[in-house]
Amino acid sequence: MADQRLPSRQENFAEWYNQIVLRAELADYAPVRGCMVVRPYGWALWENIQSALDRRFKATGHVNAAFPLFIPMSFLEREKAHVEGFSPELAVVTVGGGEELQEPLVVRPTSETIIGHMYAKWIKSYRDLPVLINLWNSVVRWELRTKLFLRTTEFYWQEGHTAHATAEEAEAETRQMLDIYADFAIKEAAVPVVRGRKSESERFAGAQRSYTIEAMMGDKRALQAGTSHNLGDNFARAFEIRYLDQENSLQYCCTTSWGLSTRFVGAIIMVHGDDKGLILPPRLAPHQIVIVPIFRNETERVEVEQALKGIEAQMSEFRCRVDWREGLTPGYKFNDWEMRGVPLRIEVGPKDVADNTVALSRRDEPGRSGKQIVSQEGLAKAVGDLLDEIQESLYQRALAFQEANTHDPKDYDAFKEVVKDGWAHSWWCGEGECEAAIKEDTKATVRCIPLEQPGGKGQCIRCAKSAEERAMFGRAY
RNA sequence: CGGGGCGUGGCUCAGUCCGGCUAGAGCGCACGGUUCGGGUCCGUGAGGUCGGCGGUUCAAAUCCGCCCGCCCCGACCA
Repeated sequence: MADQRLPSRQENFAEWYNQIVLRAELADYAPVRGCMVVRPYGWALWENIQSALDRRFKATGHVNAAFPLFIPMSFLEREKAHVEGFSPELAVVTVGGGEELQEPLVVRPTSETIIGHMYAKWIKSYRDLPVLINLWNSVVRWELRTKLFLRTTEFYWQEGHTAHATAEEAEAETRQMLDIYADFAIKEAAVPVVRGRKSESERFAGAQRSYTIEAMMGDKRALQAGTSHNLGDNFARAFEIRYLDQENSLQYCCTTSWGLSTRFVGAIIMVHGDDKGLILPPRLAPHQIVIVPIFRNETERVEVEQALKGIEAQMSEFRCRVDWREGLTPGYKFNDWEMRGVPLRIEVGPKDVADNTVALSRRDEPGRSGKQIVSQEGLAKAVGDLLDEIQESLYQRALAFQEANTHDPKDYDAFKEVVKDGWAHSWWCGEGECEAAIKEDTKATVRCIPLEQPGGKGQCIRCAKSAEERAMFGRAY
């Protein structure tokens, strides 16, 4: 039926995205402007993202803690660039318990300042370092234009905050966390990313250096999918985070912060989804497998149910559910679960009961070519292999897409064409003036200066001045 | 905040220009039956302060005024 179909990605990518989020029941609009409710299916996906990241954080020595939602306004004001960057988007509480507050409280837009305050209290000696804390929480930024998952007034994320003795250690931590994000994106989410440094204008408010992983969405726009900041001693000086070194002399710490948010859910949707709906990477999918039983009458139903006992037992190592919903045809269920992005479907009907088989349908390859009949014997192995194959193929497909749409334009005219519908990987002089002019001309921005550089020198794509680095340009979310 | 559009059952909308019986349809939902290997079909039913307030009128979803809210497009951003 026509109105059950999603708009195609081609005709209206933005609407396709909205519809998927709502219909797959990932999230819904909240009664508060710009806020969303993350529904159980969406939250299950986020929980899988959380555990994949949390594992990596713990493995590198980080520990979790909780910090308050409210931050004294004066804290924000202690780091100049920080307050300038965030003041336009702060939510501020001025009344508590019916009384005007002596000092307004800011609902945290991020926790660097209150972390700084506490670290100053806790860190006295080089023996206290490094401090490696991560927070799983939500933050509030009063955004003007919001979009489910990609930019909401309140969003869920993790923010890591570390303090180190030396600038070198802080830089190493910043880079390590960037690599962890990239590893997570590639291995778990099957999302190819470009690791790079942010330009000065896109740097985090108060950071010395910001790094990012940038991913290309299905409409060829770029999305900052995770960031890692080397804060240098900016916050250490603002909050007096100091320690005595081995020589008994007082030193400022160097701090870092790094974050990845529910925005990443949006990245997964926009990188992998197709015109039938979501496609979730097996390693993060809330349901890796859905089983659809097929029968025409009570006798067949009982037979299928019986066969499913053995099949389900084999599926115990996977996140698997059986769709016993009544009154819906198998065809309806196929479409429904495809829309929800379940990577693998198992169909079990009378023919399978008779032949001791099942039908396997992979989500990333719809139609007959993605469907195969296999024996119930050794099904777990077959399914496990297939899920691995889907995971890999999703990554390869997305990588090929990103590469096919990343160009090396010969001159500025070609550059302007290219960034209308893709990325340009071009020499850049590094001047903010040039960056602003490019944005003015094309709406494209410097997404990052990739860590992997070709070496040598070139000429800036716009001003032709000598350039030492190549940057990635594109239109961004 | 500037420009454009829209508020009518849960959703998408018709009706509004040109006021007039009990406010409609499709989808969804509930119940019964029928179907079931790619979005079944039939029947029955529940569900609406027509965004709000005020005005004009014998009579307002419809005309007038004010207000509220939402969406899209532009300046900030994980």
